[in-house]
Amino acid sequence: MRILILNYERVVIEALTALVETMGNDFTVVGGSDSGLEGVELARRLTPDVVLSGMKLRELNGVDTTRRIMDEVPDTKVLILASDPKSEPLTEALEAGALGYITRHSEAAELETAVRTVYSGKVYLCPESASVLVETKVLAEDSEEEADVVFSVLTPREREVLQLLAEGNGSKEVADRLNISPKTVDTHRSNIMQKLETDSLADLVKHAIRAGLTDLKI
Amino acid sequence: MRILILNYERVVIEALTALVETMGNDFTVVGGSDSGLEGVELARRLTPDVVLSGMKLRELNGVDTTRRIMDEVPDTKVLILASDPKSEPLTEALEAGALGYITRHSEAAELETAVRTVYSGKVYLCPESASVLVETKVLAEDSEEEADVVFSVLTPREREVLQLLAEGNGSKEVADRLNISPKTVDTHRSNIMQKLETDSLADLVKHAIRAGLTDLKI
DNA sequence: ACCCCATCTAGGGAATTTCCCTAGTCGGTC
DNA sequence: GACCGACTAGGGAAATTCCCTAGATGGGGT
Repeated sequence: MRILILNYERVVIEALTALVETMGNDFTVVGGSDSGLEGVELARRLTPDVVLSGMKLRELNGVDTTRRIMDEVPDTKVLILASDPKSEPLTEALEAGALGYITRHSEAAELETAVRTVYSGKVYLCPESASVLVETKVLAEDSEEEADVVFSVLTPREREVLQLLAEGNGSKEVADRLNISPKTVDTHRSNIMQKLETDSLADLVKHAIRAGLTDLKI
Repeated sequence: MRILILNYERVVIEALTALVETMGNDFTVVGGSDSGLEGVELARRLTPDVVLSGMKLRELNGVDTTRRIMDEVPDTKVLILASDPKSEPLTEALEAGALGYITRHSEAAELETAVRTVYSGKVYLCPESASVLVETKVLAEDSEEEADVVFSVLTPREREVLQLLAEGNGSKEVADRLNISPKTVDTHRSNIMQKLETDSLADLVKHAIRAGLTDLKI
């Protein structure tokens, strides 16, 4: 079973690699990255069986990375390793095509179970996230959840642009990274600002942080 | 005893006003604001006996607001009402001239004690912040605390500019607010970026948030 | 007293970015 | 086929940022 590991923190990538490889010799880690964009690229090149991905990644968040991977390498199974199922967009991850969702607080044994489960094409949710799902979806037909406008009103592409801007890139750099024209990035920025009802980059950064697209590390 | 209340949240201002006025009829709340800059102005105009201020305020943080007030109306006693003494710059507040420091979790009785103590010109620290002070200053001659570069390498003026920028203002708006030229704001921005070793507004916003100059509300 | 240096101030002018408007292409959907 | 949302991008004006220079002020050290 060939595994690709995506995580915001490089140390965690190494830790998970070590952990996965102690789980048995039918497990091989074929690669790792802290960038979502690079993750998509690696998934395409390496065609891993399972992608073990965090929700927060550089350049492209976990949800949209999942969406992209499912788009380009549909046979891949994505298992999300989130830090906090309550605050992070569980539903969006599942809609994007993730098969499993566990939290960082799970034990190694549970990780192995989860990986094997999604490898066989079945859904795996840790107890914690399962109950969150029940609460938000089954029980809450009224409270209507806004789940952060970033994931409801912005398009995937707009989120990519927002994240790259919030990571400190200018229009030109974002354009280079996404292989589009700087003018297009401008248009996206305008549209994002309009949708989020703001007119300052500072507020965009705040939105991005709240949505988990980036964090306070610099 | 005439009291001025400064707090980021308007509701809290009202709550504190009500609370203070139940403490006895020798207490009068003479004003309130959620802005540090306005707070300084009010302190000058109203010359309150005690300023009860939060650490996080709009436009100018609690530490620098205290510094300004001590500068312009030295007889005023400033009592800081912080939310978390561990993460917030207690030492800086005391250096800036605050006489007291208590946390939001204190009881009404303690607030009254604190206000009366600082009114008489004596220092009041709640038990919690006192122990933080001991730990960081008395016991920690080695660990040297970095207390966020924002408070160690930036000048007060630079922090003002940083905060206003992080609140979504452009150079012109910052300049208007501070009554200086937009060009001066530019210079400050450059200097701040150099000191914080960054070249993007996004990173400035993150620094500002970490230092508690602004938060994720928009 | 005197000098030094940090701080705050600000302009000129080039370079870059943002803003506003328009518009083509594509892939679904009704 | 018509329509719409998403993504793309250009032109051109407006605004902002960047780099460099520089004066005023005031505290601190010798």
